[in-house]
Amino acid sequence: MELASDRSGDLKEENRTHEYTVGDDEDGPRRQEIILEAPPIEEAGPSTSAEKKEEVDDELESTKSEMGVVREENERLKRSLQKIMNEYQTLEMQFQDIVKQGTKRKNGKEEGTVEESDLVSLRLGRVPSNQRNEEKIKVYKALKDDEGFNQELTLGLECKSKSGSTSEALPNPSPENSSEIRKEEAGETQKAIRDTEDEVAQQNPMKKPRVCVRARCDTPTMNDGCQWRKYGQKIAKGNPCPRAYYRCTIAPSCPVRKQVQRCVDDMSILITTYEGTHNHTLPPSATAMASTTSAAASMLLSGSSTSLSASAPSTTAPTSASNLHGLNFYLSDGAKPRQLYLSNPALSSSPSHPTITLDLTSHPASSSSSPFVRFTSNYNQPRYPSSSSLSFSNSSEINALSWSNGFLTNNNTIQPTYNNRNILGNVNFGRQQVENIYQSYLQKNNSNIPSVPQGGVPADTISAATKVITADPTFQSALAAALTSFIGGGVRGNQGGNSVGENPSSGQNLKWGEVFAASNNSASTLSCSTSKVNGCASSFLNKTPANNTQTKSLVFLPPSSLPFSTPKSASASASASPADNSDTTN
DNA sequence: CGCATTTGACCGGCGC
DNA sequence: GCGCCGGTCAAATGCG
Repeated sequence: MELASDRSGDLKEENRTHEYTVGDDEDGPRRQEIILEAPPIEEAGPSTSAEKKEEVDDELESTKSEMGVVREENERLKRSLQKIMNEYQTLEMQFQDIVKQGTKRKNGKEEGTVEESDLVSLRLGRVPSNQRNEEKIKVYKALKDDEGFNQELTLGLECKSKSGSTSEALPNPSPENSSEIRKEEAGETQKAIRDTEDEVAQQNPMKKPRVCVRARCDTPTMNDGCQWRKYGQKIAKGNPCPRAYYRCTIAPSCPVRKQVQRCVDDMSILITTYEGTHNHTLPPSATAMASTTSAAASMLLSGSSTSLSASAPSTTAPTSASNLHGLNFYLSDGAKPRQLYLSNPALSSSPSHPTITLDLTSHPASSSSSPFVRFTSNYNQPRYPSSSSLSFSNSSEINALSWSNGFLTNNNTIQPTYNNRNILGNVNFGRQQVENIYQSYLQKNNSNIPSVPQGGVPADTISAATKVITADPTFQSALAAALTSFIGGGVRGNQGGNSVGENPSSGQNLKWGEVFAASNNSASTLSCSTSKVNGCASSFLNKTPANNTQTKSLVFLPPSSLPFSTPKSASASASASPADNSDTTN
């Protein structure tokens, strides 16, 4: 571990953000950056060098003690993550079993039934299976009530229509699932899914939906955990920046493709558009992103115009840039929050390509409010007029959340219901709420956790938020996958191949992106690792003024076993050269 | 030498 | 039918 020790020269900065670069194990160039806020250093006026030295010493002492606490906390988090991983795998098995059983049942039944496959992206769920099945049944009934809804969703991005392909839909779930059988049938189930998707894709003239991810990134591509091979490049009309075409190379026959293009309005924004469904097992580091896009596509196919935004206040905003799988995730940005919306018609407005956009940039017009993670969809189905949003904003109250038909709604907003094809209701997460969830977890697990400033949201609010997050499969998939994509970890370079088979329980090898929520019911863990692998995070850091004040609340914890080092400044992490980009797509 | 990238050619969809 | 444009192919090129 290497602590910043060159602070004396900067003591006059009114406030200071301490940056620590977390080195990694020997087998990879993985680096994580931690931004730990230090207590604001008061402008003491003219002071002697001795006084300055004392201040430095005191600060170092406190920092060291903080690091010890951080290390302890990391141990706890690792245990939690391991637990979550186990639950995740169990749930995945359950889902596969459900698919399997439904497939068998479907073969003997007539066409025309609405399939349970509308409930997708269950991979990251941690709702007890019984509860989840009940919710599924609720939604299933709601779907049956809605005559117009014919689309089917899968874990992929395939756009499926009932007509002509009904028999290929994913199956109904069965509440009675045997975990023993699941393991045996898992492989067969996945194969069945793939076959189904292929057939549907051939039969359905509707083009595959796309998921567009906008993120601030200096590097040519985002590191999403997959392996990509570039097969073409074009200058698209209306954008001087060339558009690159990639296809997945993890499996030779994988149909998944992605387009990468710089935003014409802001060259620092990288627009990555995913299309297709992986027909192979994904590396752990890629599952988060795949789940994100799947969930987004699911929402898209559900017909909802969905907006997921994560915003935070600027007044006390710490700079919390997290880069996982190459994505920047700005939980907050105290200085110059920006949000850019769809600006590239070529990428987003193809009528035959329904596209949903995950906007991970911050909004320029949002004044002092904050950056966003935003879902927008151009796939407007008149039959499903709806506009739902999931925003992480500072001002909103999470305790206004309630459930309607098993889906999340917000009492403060127009109630979107599932009958309106809204999978996501309007949910507003204040950044402070998120912080407090984390704080709550810390306090429950360690009373000695250093004080993290918080807004004072009641614990039951946090609990309610947690329940909300964990209750809805689609929501939690979209949210959790997105968050894990950005918070967690495939921070190692060349993740696509190297990370396969790593032991997730291993502290240093743990992929932070694989697990998001804590396993302990209402006690949520929201730990964020401000990681940097390629230039994406650095781009954020570069763009973020160094004098973010009162950095607080969201403390990004790396695995405790990881050594800390102190980058000189953003320049240490601002290597935007392709050589520093560990993205396998390059 | 093998693999990935580059880049011009080609193809198909769409609008006029 | 023609041209435009997005997307893909494949030979050429570069790199380790």
